[in-house]
Amino acid sequence: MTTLLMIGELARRTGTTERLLRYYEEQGLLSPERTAAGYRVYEEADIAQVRRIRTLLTSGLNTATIAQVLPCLRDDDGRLVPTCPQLVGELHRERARLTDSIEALLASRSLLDEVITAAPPEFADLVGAAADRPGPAGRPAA
DNA sequence: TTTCTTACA
DNA sequence: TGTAAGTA
Repeated sequence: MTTLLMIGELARRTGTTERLLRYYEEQGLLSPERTAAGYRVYEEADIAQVRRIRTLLTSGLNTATIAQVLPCLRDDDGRLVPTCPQLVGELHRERARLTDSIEALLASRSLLDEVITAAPPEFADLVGAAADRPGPAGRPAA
């Protein structure tokens, strides 16, 4: 039996919001059927689909990329497995972009570290609320 | 009551 | 993203 669900229920079952689900549709990530009255009708499979979308978004992919990637993924009980040959190449490109971003952020942090380290000692108590301090590991605030 | 679209903060 | 309006 294929259970159908309205947007409100799908939102609850996926821990998202109705707003977000409509946005996913607008971005071509979901394509729910419609009732005569225009209500969106989702299938149970969309629950997993939404989880996949969220996983990919967390991985740093934008919605446009996800829209292309989604039809090429198989769900092996929670594990996403590529089913299209060209997908692996695209993912490598995406990974390279992430690497570039990470390196850019690290460089920015190093620059900030230099400036922070150059601050006079008497400025120390002015940054007591800082959650991170200059240094390789960083240190949580007490 | 729930959902829809559109639009503004 | 949240919210409000006016419906179906």
